[in-house]
Amino acid sequence: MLNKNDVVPLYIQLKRILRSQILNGVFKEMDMLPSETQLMKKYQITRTTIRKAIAELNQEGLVQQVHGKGTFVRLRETKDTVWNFQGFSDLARRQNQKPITKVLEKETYQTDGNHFMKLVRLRGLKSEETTTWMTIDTSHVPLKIFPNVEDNDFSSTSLYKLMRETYHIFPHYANVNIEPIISTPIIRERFELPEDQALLRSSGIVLTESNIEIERIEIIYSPNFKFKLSQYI
Amino acid sequence: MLNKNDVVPLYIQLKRILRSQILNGVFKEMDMLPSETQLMKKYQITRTTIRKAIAELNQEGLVQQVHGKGTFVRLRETKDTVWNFQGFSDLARRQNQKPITKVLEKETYQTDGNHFMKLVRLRGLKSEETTTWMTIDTSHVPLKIFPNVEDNDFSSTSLYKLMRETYHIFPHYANVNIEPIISTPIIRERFELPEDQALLRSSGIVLTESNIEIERIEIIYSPNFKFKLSQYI
DNA sequence: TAGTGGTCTAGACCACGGT
DNA sequence: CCGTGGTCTAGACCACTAG
Repeated sequence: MLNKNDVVPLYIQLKRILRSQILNGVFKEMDMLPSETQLMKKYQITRTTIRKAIAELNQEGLVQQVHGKGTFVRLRETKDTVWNFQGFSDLARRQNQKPITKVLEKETYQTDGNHFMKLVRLRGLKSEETTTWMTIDTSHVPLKIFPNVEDNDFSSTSLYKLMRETYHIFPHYANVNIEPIISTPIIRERFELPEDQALLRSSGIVLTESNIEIERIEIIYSPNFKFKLSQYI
Repeated sequence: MLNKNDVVPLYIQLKRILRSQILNGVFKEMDMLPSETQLMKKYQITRTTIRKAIAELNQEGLVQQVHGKGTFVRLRETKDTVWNFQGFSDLARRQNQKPITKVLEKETYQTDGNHFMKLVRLRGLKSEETTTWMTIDTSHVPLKIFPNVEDNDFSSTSLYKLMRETYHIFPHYANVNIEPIISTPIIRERFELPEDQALLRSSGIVLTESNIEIERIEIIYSPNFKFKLSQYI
């Protein structure tokens, strides 16, 4: 339910509720969300506020509004529109494939008096008998914000899930640079590439809703990753 | 002024007015737009409608709303956040550099009974004595929608400006795939690259606000291009 | 304190989709 | 026809910024 006295605006509270219901499967792919009228009654707020929440979910690509019909979950659309920092596990689940993670490095270090965990993971999708490697992720997370995070087994635990559920910190926004690179021997070996080829690398930071920096990240994408991008002109 | 009987919603009419005023320099970089209250009086519409227009300009990256201060033009921010289909000339102007275009190919052809113009351009920025090549653009535009477009001299005329001003058709949305490639001898020669290296290539379609396909495009980006991307998680 | 944008209410009328 | 989302009005109160 919503708290009208909370400092968090109602439409953001509602957005979080709906988003988590979608990600947790309360509403599934292609399901219709409750209509705006129904949500008005349920949460006792006006349609304007409802529509603001839904408009942002739409913008984030989680739902699709269709005039005259309703508002529908669309996990499908996002599945190949992936500069995905959505969390790899979420992504995999949407494709009905099992995420698989190999931890290549995990260590803590100190710089300028601040402690960090460095985590390098090889990530892929497993379906039946083939494993497709997709990315090599390198994360740096501040221990000040996530104390003892290094004690987790990241081959079975999602970093973003941990952030949300254990630390109640919500990754919200990513700001990254994109560049093409040519694979190195190490990358070739990890991705099992037959020959050197061009790949994409992104690097940047992940922020919370209040612009707190919670992660520095580098992702190298395998050629198995397909990128789609839509942009307003 | 706005036409309340037009089928085009008021907030879209207003958005177009403000956008063209920004692009045409009526409001310059860092200028403050008229406040929402002033716009209410000027256009005789309610603040909700104003805010919807401005919110979309914000989303498109053209303005920045600052609580307690005002709404400001921010051409600067977008200047390196470029998967820019914004039109190369617009982009160059924002960087206070001169766009320079070399037409490499221009021809019309027919396929499935439809006529198209194919246009290949090498594009760059000229500042003082150096020219920096940025992209190789290949465009396919339907002559059915843009009759006689092939008669233009594209070394001095912007394609998008032509679409807008001569044909009154507004590019609005781009849907593209991104992939890394390794340069070919032809590309190396055109970009004057000392050696083969990884580059980015995007290809896709450009649509109007009513989802009419007006262009198929391929862009190869030189290493001089820097990409920044922001995304909600 | 005055002016700005941010949130929210309580309505209204419309256009679209399916029955 | 009814239910859906799309647009718009006319207010209200709040939080932030700056003089």
